[in-house]
Amino acid sequence: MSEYRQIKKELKNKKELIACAQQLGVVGDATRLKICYLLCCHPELNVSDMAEILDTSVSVVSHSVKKLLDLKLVERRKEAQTVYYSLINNDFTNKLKEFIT
Amino acid sequence: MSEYRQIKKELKNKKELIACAQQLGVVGDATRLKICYLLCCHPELNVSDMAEILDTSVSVVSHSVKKLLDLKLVERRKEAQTVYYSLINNDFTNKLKEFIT
DNA sequence: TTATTATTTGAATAATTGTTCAAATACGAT
DNA sequence: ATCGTATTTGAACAATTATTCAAATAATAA
Repeated sequence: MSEYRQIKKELKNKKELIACAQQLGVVGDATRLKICYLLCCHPELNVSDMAEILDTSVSVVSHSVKKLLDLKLVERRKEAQTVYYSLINNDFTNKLKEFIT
Repeated sequence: MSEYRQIKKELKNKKELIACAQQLGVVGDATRLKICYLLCCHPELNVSDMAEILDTSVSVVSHSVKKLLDLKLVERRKEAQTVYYSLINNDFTNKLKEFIT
C-alpha cells in the first residue's frame, strides 16, 4: 500500500504551491489580467485612466488593484491626489509577462 | 480627450487575453495546481491515485480534472476501467511549469 | 472655508465557484 | 446475468468572489 508516501509528504510541505495558486487565481481574472497587461506597456497608470481604458468604473479598478497590491504584484506611487500603479519586477510578474506578451 | 483610443482598441481585440485569464483562473486553485504539479513529475496518473495523494475524494479530483480537460491542459487515456490523465504539452502548460517547478 | 478631483472603503447584494453525496455509467471478472 | 472497481455526473448546498453604490478620505485650488 501507499507507494505514494514520499510524494504525499513532499506535497504537504509545498507551501509555495498554495501561494502560487493564490497568485494565479488573482491574475486569473479578465479585469486584473488586463490591468497587468496595461502595466506591461505603460510604466505606470492611475486608477481613472485604467478605468477609462478598460471601460469600467474606478471602483472596480480600485478594488482590482488592491488585490494585485495585496499579493505584491503592483506598487503605488502617490502624486498629489492621483495614485499611479506599476508592475513590481519580481519572479512572479516576470513569468507572468511570458503569458501575456 | 481619449489619448487612449489606440490601446482601448488593441485591448478589445485581445481575445487571447481573456482566454488566458480563464486558463490562469483554472490553475489558480490549490487542488488543480497540485494536480498539474503531480503530472509534471508523473507522466500519468489515474483519478483514484491522485485522490489518495492529495488526500481528497475521487469526486473532487474528477471534477477538477474535468476543468483542466475542458481547457485542454490535460488529456485522458482510458485503459479498462481506469482513466489516466497526463499534462498536454502546449504553450500554456510549458509556461505553467516555470511557475511550479 | 467650500468646492473639485482622485481614490478608497465598506456594506449589500449578485454571481460564480467549490463541495458533497448519491445515482449513473463503464468495464472486466465471476 | 450479477458483482466489484473506477469514474463521471448532476443537483443541492456552502462558500467565495465580484459588482454596485454611496459615503469617506485626501489633496489641491478658489
